[in-house]
Amino acid sequence: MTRKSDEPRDVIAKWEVQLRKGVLEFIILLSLNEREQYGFELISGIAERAAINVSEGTLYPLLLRLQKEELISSRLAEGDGGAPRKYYTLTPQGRELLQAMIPTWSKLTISVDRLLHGATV
Amino acid sequence: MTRKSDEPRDVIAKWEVQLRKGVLEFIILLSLNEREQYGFELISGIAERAAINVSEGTLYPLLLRLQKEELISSRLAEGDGGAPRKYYTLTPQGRELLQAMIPTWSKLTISVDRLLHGATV
DNA sequence: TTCATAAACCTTGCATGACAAGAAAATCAG
DNA sequence: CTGATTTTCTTGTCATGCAAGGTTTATGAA
Repeated sequence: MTRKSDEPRDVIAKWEVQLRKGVLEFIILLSLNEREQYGFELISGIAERAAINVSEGTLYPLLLRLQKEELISSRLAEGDGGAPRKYYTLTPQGRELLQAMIPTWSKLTISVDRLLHGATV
Repeated sequence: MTRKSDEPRDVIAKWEVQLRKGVLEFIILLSLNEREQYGFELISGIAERAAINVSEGTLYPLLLRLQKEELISSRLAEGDGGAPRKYYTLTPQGRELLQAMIPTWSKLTISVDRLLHGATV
């Protein structure tokens, strides 16, 4: 009853979820562009290098979708005392899409940063 | 039958729609932080200054939502030979949220740009 | 063998926001 | 009254992130 559902923390958290839409796909393609990687490796690598936490419930459906769209492909390999790993790489089409995404991303961030000037931190 | 639904243009366009989620809310708050504005004014201002096209079907539901969350408030004024205008301003809570959004946005773009280094254009 | 643990991957269902398409309200000119 | 212009609003569809829970494989202990 006295529960407020709109505390600032929640509002920002919800917004962050929305912000990540689309961005995560870009991040995965960028990561795979560097080298072949398997799921868990992607998660930990991105957490370390970009300080972005991607949950498994987000990553695996995303990887399946990208594979269905033939932007990435996979091969199986042994795991380290566990289930087998699925290594993913970019396909030529994936590489092509990534190259098209980069200017789109740049334009968007440049535009926002233009509006951002003047809004004091 | 011979129709390909996955031409690169469509793929990028779909991705762009996803990318805008959350970003548009940020952009609107940034714009209203500068000065009071009405809907059409926001659309044309953002198109001019940020080269981002916000459609009416996107803007008005967004404004209504922000008002319901008490992040912005509105007042009616006469239109220029047309329907009355609804001028929006940030509430104190809106200002507060915006200040919290700025570092979140910066961290995200910095992270992505870190991954972006090495991916040739 | 059975159990526990760890590594790795997958599935379901919900919440949410962007947007196309179209409608509606208000004003003015003819 | 009709049509044009300005401005706002509504409905329905689609795609994505993610919490929560489940499955598979291997290994080592009891």
